[in-house]
Amino acid sequence: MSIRKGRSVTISDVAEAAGVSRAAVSKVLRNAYGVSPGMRQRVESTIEQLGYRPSVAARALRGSSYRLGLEIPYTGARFMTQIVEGAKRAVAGTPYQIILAPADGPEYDTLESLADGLVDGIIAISPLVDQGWLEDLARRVPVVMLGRHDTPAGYDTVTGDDHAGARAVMEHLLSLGHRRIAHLTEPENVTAPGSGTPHSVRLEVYRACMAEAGLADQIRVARRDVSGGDAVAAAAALLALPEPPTAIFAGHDDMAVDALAAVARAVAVAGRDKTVAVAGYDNTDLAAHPLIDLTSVDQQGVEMGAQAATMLLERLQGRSEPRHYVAATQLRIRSSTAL
Amino acid sequence: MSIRKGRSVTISDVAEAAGVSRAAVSKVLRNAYGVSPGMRQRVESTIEQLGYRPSVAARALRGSSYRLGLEIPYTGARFMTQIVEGAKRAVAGTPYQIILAPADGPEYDTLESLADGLVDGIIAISPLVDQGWLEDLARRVPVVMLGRHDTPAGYDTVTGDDHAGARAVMEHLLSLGHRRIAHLTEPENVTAPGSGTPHSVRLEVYRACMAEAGLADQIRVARRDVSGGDAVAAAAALLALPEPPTAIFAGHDDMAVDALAAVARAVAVAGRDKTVAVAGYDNTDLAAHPLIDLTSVDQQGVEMGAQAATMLLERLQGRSEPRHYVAATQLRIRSSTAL
DNA sequence: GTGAAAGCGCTAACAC
DNA sequence: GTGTTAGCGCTTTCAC
Repeated sequence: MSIRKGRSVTISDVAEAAGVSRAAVSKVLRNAYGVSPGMRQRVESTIEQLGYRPSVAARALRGSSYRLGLEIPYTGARFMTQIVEGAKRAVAGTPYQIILAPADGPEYDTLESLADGLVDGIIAISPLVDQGWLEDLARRVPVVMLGRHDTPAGYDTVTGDDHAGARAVMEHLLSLGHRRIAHLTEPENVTAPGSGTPHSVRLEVYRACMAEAGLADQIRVARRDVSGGDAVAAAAALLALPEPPTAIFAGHDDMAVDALAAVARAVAVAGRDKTVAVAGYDNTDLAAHPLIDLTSVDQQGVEMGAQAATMLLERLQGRSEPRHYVAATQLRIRSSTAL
Repeated sequence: MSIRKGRSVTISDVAEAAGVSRAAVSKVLRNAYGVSPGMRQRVESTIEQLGYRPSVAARALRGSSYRLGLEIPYTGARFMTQIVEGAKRAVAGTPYQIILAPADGPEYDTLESLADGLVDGIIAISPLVDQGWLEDLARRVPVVMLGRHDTPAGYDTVTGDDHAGARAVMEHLLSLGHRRIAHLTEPENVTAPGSGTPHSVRLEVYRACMAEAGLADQIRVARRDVSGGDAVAAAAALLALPEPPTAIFAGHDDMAVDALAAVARAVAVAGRDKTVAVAGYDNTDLAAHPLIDLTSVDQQGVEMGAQAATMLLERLQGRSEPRHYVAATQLRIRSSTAL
């Protein structure tokens, strides 16, 4: 299965053409110390002339690939756009590039395959992997985890303030007079109590707020299908309850948008009034759309992505003490929760 | 499954532990010819035991990285989700993996950086790069281009049938009695006549259909901001014309959704009836949402992504004659164009 | 069927 | 300041 890639120009070609050693070219490439301006000049113009581009594979084998891997569990999740945007912004102007690795199955596999020498560092959104396993991984390659409320020693974390964000949603809904408030969330494997995933925290806060408000008996939790499908059916099931909720707090905007779909369908079919409030999380682009107009929690996804990339760059510079960044949240109230 | 601390285990470690040569391990790894069952067995269990994972960089340097690069111009575009999904599906079960490279600026850079030995092949969505340049690139590494209506010799192409798709939209709108039909499209650099980009074709078809219907004087083309922002302002400008269009044909669903936003805002502000029909292209998930319910052209994005990946795999198997795949389109009529 | 050995393109010590 | 050299981990003839 060997592919003949057209032979490209190597560092030796450049060295020969410029009449210097390969090491000299390498130094120019990396802005390393010990190159005279004259030689730098000569080498650079030779590089330009020959159209030389360093082989990432060869560099990676010896030093760094100048690639940062960003693992994304689900390509379609709108929140990812913010993260990617932030990460791209943070590496702009550095020699590093972001590559995205869509998780095609168990996230362990994706992360390992990233760690197989392809990238210099990893940003990942993997609530499902074990902390110990991650600490091991982090010994091999710098790691920044997004959305994990653990406090590991070996890697950095970037999270939103899920406690505050979820509480803001609940207080908003309660202050509106809602009592039958349901929570629409991810499958159970992502919300195990104490697991420290964002969705487990949001769920816990939901439960706590309901209990505090004396509404423990009104707690209703619906979950989207494990298969990664949409949450419309789960939301529809809520609406079909004998005493349907008057408000749905969805774990993120994508599910909230699905909930709005379920509500709209119920309205169309049953002719019921659109009395169900819906709130989401992440404040994705779509939330501001006038036809959606979704109340949502802004947790500064772009900033989170940028922080994650910046922290990874810091680790590549040598930092080894862990850092844990928590992004502030702000509730954006829109008409989806209007009275 | 276990990751060892510190320096990772290499092929030599495996060879030593299994009491064979490195070459033997390599052969087992690649299912190459000339390994006895006994030895294979022994090597495999050693690999398992040591948690050995081959270095992608080292493999890439000598042979293949088993990574396919998918360049995506804009992470937020909803159509991309379909492409990625299809590509992932096509490589499932092969030793290859998809990595995504978000274009952070000029697409030339992104493509070159992919070609720098990182991946064995490239799938790209880059209407803006020159065909000659691509042919050069394709000499170095197998390339499949999405959404280019050129017929190059050096690389494969996968497109939708933009002629048929755009015509279906226009015929639909015309049959509904619309005469003031506007087209909302990308900035001019993406729609240059004859450039063969999907959006240039859709625009040409729009113009042709209008002319054929005797509506040449009603042609109105609005473009979204070059900076990559949304198309709401462009759509709003259309609606603010003295004689606003009664229908907007948007170049893709993202812009159509923006158009719906502009319409909704106009309705809210001016109290006008919602009389503007909107049609999109790509039939993204959101189009089916009851609150959006957007008429759109299904061009089988998932299938396109899968085809592209499959064709790339074929090239990696040795095919060198170019293939050009055109996906059939189907108009999905929804209430956004209801009378 | 199996192993020794020569690189792939680059970086990093260490000479000069 | 510049060049020489020894690998990084792997694949791949080519002997045995």
